[in-house]
Amino acid sequence: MVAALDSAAAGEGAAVFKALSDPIRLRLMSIIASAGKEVCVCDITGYFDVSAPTISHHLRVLREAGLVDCERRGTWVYYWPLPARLTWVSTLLSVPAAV
Amino acid sequence: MVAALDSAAAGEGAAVFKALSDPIRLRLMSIIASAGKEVCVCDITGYFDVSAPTISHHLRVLREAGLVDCERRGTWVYYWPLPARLTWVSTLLSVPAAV
DNA sequence: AGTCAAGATAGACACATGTCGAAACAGCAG
DNA sequence: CTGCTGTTTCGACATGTGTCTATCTTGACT
Repeated sequence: MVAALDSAAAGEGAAVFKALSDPIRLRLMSIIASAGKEVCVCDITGYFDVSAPTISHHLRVLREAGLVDCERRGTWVYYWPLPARLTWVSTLLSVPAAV
Repeated sequence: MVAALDSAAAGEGAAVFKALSDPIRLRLMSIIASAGKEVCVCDITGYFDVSAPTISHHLRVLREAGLVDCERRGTWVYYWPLPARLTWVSTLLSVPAAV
């Protein structure tokens, strides 16, 4: 946050923050990002008390925000993080040292 | 994002991200955080194409998220950032080096 | 082909959110 | 005290979001 954002950056940044603004999505993102490898949806579902379609919906939101990507291999679908997006949005939060 | 979040941290983090998930609020936060000093609401309003009550509403959301604080001095109200909250939420985004 | 399971999609519903205009409130100036 | 300006609060409205059930798609296995 070294300088005031222009509208375009604000819109894109807000979209990413919106993707992270739900507790379930934030936990999903945390699980996928901290795994250090791709994660199978079948291993994720058990952590949550919502239906499988709801998890699928949240994963889609994360994917459309550019935070994760996925691939189907056989019966299962695997998700992995896209760290560049995380680090980029993180720069929006950096506070100037003390100007 | 060094380890999977527990539900409580996810809820609190999601609340902060929700506060930042609107383009106007993200720009407001950027303006306040990058100013390096307190900012008068009267100087903010001109940057946006929405009504004053809407700006006031968004500032309230940022304040309730713990991202800014404010004080009235005479006629005008001044806002300043609370950087600790920003840095805390930023740690939720840190990706492990490559585990 | 037939069946089964994992996951995604579609449609529907209650609820939350962004926005506005109108009104209330707080200080300053006559 | 009366009015004027800056800011917040209040009600209302349209739109967006999270969740569900039901259905569809994809691939594996017999």
